Amino acid sequence: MVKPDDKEEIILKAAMEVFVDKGLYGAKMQEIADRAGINKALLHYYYRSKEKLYVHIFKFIFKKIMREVAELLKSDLPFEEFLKTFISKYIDLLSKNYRFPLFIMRELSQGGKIVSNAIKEAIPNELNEHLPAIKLMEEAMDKGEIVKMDPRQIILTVVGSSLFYFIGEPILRVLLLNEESFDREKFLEERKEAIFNIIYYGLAPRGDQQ
Amino acid sequence: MVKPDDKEEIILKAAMEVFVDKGLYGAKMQEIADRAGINKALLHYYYRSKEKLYVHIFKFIFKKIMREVAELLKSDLPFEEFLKTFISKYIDLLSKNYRFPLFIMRELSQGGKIVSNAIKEAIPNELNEHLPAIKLMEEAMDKGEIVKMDPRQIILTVVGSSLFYFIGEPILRVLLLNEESFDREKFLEERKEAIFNIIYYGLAPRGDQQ
DNA sequence: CTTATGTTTAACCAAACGGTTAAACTAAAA
DNA sequence: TTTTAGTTTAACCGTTTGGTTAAACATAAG
Repeated sequence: MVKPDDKEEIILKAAMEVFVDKGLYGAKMQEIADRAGINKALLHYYYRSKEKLYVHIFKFIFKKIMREVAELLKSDLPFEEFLKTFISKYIDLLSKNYRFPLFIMRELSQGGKIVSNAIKEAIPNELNEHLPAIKLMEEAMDKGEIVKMDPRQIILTVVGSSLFYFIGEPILRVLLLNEESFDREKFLEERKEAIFNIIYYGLAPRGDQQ
Repeated sequence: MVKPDDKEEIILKAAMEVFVDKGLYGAKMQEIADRAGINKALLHYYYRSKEKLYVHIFKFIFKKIMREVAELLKSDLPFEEFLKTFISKYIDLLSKNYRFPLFIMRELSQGGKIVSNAIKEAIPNELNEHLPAIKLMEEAMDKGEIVKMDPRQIILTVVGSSLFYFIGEPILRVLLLNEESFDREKFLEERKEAIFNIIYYGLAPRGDQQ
């Protein structure tokens, strides 16, 4: 009956920070409790075990990202406009949640047994059955707007190009972007434009091939 | 004076497998010892602490990858050929060491404090001073072979497109490549061709812009 | 053979960890 | 006021973990 603050949400936020930062094994219940400003036992009152708390947070993050990506894929625009807006919004989405991709991939790289059903739950049916983006691409190919190609190759190129900056940022800052006055936001805007230009015109029909 | 097998190498191999799989915190010294077929104390005889062993292996992997990438960047070929061979050899390299990228990025995402000097050591000077690939691109731009663009944008697109398959493989298998008879090698060969085509022709000069 | 040095092991230790317990506290309901 | 149920805590527990120790073993040098 007592609910001074919404402790549950405070715990969730603290746990998310720690888990995203350090993964399941690196995260310590004590650190989560400290960051939430509560006692360790209260953690077990709300979420019975570390694993349950972790799965809870993984589901939350994974579903959130999947839901937002699925939203980006719903589009009535012609292919050129769709591609441009998708890249832009996808990079914005990643920029806001730049730690999530690596968190998800770290878990999946370990086999993802703990969260396997979380994954199946979170993938919206539309995404599974027939990606709307794939249909758009096939139409553009039929119309001769873009060259014929396995749509999955296009998706991998778009997503990989957009995602890589955020996954590799720490090392890129040393290797490529090592200026003192590096302007992240400006660079990301340039990045959007570059990805669109390279990929869209890279898909344009050419004389020597279909 | 006794060296029945090269235990040191056996240990290194076992430790690498466990660390790459589970990260610093997920890896247990006992598991490494078991996998190497030795006692746990012997681990501390060779590598005094878990952290030292981990740093050792991180350096080894990071240097190996950096050295091989730097090798791929040394080229006298014209830009078109260079791009084609780089993509092909880079994907081959990743395919052989498909667990390394995520291992490196997991560490870096945690701040990489433990390995920060390892990183500085491992980055060859050539890579730091003036990437040979950047020079090649600037020449191709001057010759009008490709459109004028920040070379870093091209690098991010090439590397991101090539790398993404290996980082995202577990989730891609569910989302995109969920056929029973998925032929990984064949797909990767198609991937090489697609990346080259999209990027090279995406960089081709166009009527409406420089 | 003896010594010296490198190699290998079982047994042990302190600290950290995830998790439990039982009791105290709070405030709305009866 | 008493009851009831949710909330919060300090103290505790068993296990796991990284790391140590001391002794046994192997082999080349003196």
